[in-house]
Amino acid sequence: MPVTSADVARAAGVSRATVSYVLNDTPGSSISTATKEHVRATAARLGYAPSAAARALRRGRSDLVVCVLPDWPTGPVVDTVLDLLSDNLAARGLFLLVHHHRSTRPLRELWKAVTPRVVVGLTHFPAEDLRALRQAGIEVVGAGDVDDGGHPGLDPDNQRGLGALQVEHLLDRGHRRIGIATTPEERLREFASLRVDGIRAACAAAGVSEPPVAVVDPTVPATDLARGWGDDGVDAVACYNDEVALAVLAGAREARLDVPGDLAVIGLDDAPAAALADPPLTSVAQPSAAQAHHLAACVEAVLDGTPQPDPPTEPSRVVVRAST
Amino acid sequence: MPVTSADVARAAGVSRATVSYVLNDTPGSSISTATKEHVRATAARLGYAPSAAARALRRGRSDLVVCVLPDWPTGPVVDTVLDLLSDNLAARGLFLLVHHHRSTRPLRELWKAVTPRVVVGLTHFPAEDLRALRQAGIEVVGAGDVDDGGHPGLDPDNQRGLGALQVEHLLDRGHRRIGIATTPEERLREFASLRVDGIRAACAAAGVSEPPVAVVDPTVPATDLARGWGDDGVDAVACYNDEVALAVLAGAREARLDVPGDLAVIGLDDAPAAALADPPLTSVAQPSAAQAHHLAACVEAVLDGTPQPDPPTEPSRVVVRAST
DNA sequence: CTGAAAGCGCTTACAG
DNA sequence: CTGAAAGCGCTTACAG
Repeated sequence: MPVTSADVARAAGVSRATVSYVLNDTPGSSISTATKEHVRATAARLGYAPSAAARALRRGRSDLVVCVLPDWPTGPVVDTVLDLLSDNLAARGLFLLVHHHRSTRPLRELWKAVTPRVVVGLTHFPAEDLRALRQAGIEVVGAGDVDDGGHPGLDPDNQRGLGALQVEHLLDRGHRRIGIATTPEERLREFASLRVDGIRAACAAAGVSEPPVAVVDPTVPATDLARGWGDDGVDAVACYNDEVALAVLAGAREARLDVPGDLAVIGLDDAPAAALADPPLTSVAQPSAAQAHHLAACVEAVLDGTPQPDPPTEPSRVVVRAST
Repeated sequence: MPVTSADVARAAGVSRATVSYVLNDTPGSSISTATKEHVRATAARLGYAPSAAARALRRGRSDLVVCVLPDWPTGPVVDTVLDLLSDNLAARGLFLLVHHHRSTRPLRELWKAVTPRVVVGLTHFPAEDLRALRQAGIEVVGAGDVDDGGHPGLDPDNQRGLGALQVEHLLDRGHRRIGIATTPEERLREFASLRVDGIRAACAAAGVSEPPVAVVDPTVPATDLARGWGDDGVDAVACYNDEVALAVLAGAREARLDVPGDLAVIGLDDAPAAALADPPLTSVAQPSAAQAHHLAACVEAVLDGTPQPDPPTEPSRVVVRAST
């Protein structure tokens, strides 16, 4: 049976109010040091832990911020965001809890189990859920469309732009026959198809031939594929991300293709492994630090009731290395 | 002002009890379909969201499981564990929330903000905290010493064994002058020093010379270091993890050292990138799937009140590739 | 089939 | 300086 504050009060021979005052260090209440000591000692002896539910109910708000992440595997960018956010919130006495949302269960169920002060969404919420949350007094940050303060990482235009950036660089380098290496990861399909769209559109705009799309397993060298590209005259590959690019690089190596001579390769994410690849991998870097700061600033603004800050304008950029 | 169930009841012209029965689909209560419809519609119209705090307080338990992760960067192993756990819990109507714990704030504060049904710890908790949690009726899994159901990943002997495994393989390959490449990451210091200990002990036991320790920044090629090892006659390097090993590999490449001819390199984690490296990286794989299943089973056992299952016996093993 | 009432554990004005 | 009391929003036995 859990110990309640009433148990502590009884054991210490004081009232529940006193227990509450002491344990919360309520300012303004002048309770003798001896009593404070005694109450604290009693609480510790009984192993008293306050009921978070009762606290939250009584105070009308919780000290929790829940961040909802999508089902798909997240990388270093998201980690950066969470770290920063967590530190910011800690300074205000709030705790960050992360939920990896699987779409099999409606998010609505989650709010029956926890009522956070703010919800940070790194995934789209159904409009109905958004409305219900805000109705319930829970602030939502980053989960809507971009024009509703949504996270730029979710913006379709932004995703397409990433692919376009890859093509732009390859065209600069003189390549005219571009291939696409996408991910087999089902959960990334939406992103993947947006990026592919961006690549195709950029190719069409430049008047180069429609790029063939290949699915690359990022755990094994894409040797056959690399050979195939060589045979088809494809001399440059735009990859969904750096993991896929690494597999293409390994495949080219096994197929004895020269990179970038026979096949240029460009990744996306600028992961640490990109700089260490053989040859070092050209990649597209997103302004993740700026995005992290912006999200943290959005949460701060919501907590303070001040207007939402403008999104960062820093663009994504190509980090040129030896693979192109 | 948040909408309460009383508001819904008033608007729908029924009692709060009826609202509760309808919205929770309480079995056994036979309420007319028309009434049900009406209540649901009213709740939706008002944007009603139940108070998680009140629910939890009244029912005496929450539907939350909190997993506390350490401050240090976690890799694919932990991701696997969380995915599996999340699915298991969802099947029981529970939600998994993850907290990346920064040691700057005592964990005790967290339990004031949320009272989960079970706490899963992937980091050590102070004994006092453990006691308080259990006292408060919160089950704790995996956060204690190994003999108290702690996670094997935290076991010092296990960590030392990982280093020993690396040495064993390098000795097998005929190397007698072994170097150590460790991580600069401050938060991994505890693990790093355990693994270094394991490597040293194994070298001493085999009668080979004490291995020199170098700190390797995993974001840039460790070129100078690779040259230095060559000069010192070190012909094999045991690395803290695959990230570090990739930097060593890149350094050897820049220094024009042949791997494994001039320098053999062994990593740890068997990350996807290991198989794609040039040359493919020999690494140590931990039985992460087995560990994930075990942790999930421990949580299940706690929820069911059945005895804790035996830990998996599957050992870590060396995955041999071309770098050694 | 529906309503009035108790009570979960806490905090906090208020009276002493 | 301390205690009695109200009330946060919900669920659930119980009476009608």
